[in-house]
Amino acid sequence: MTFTKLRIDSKKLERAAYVLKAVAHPTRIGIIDLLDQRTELSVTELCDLLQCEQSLISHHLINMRDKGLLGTRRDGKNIYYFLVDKTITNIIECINGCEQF
Amino acid sequence: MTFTKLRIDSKKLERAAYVLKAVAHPTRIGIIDLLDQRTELSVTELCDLLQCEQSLISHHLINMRDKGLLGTRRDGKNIYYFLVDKTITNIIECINGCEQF
DNA sequence: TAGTCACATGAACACATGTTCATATATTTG
DNA sequence: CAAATATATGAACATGTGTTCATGTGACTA
Repeated sequence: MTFTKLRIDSKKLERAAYVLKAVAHPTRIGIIDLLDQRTELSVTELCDLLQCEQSLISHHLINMRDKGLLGTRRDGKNIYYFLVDKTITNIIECINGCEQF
Repeated sequence: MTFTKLRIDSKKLERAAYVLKAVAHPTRIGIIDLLDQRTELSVTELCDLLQCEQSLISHHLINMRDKGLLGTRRDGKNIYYFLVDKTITNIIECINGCEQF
């Protein structure tokens, strides 16, 4: 008989769920997909590309930044957002890779 | 100059977010981790392993089943849950793989 | 058939989340 | 300095989510 036990401690469970929640939204996945292609993009660029209101995008961006997914850089009037860790993109590839979805 | 465009259509964005939401919870990640080790487990076994109330686990399981992540099989009084697509586990590995988290 | 075990269900609640709108702040430009 | 541009903020609201509790249902057992 084989023993089965949770291999992930509760801290890691919480953390993983926290990160996944930050990703689990159509607009936010779109942001990640775009930032995966272009190292950095301004808020206006993201608004245009995603056809989305400035305020809404801003809320999403700040949300992702606060959770450690995105970083920012100011250049004049613009603020450029970028992926802190590009490997986050793998998550999206994983899902698109699952045949059933 | 390079063109940047959303590479994922909105249907896929919605779908990806939908699946990620189904995973993005500590208890549900725990369920996936356990089912990755043991092809199938009953509700009671999951309750014991996760130290969680039966009703709560049941809600989570049905939620994941309804979203296509889990399948069920009845054997006498027990109902056994299993992962429909084991590759979903990669998502969790992805996160634990990201250095920053 | 009555009792027990295993699981599902549904109401109710607190709490989190997504969105919109109006407005504030920072930076550049004229 | 005034106006314009780019972005952030915060209130308000609707909606979604996680949890608990009480109870229902199906299957085995004595």
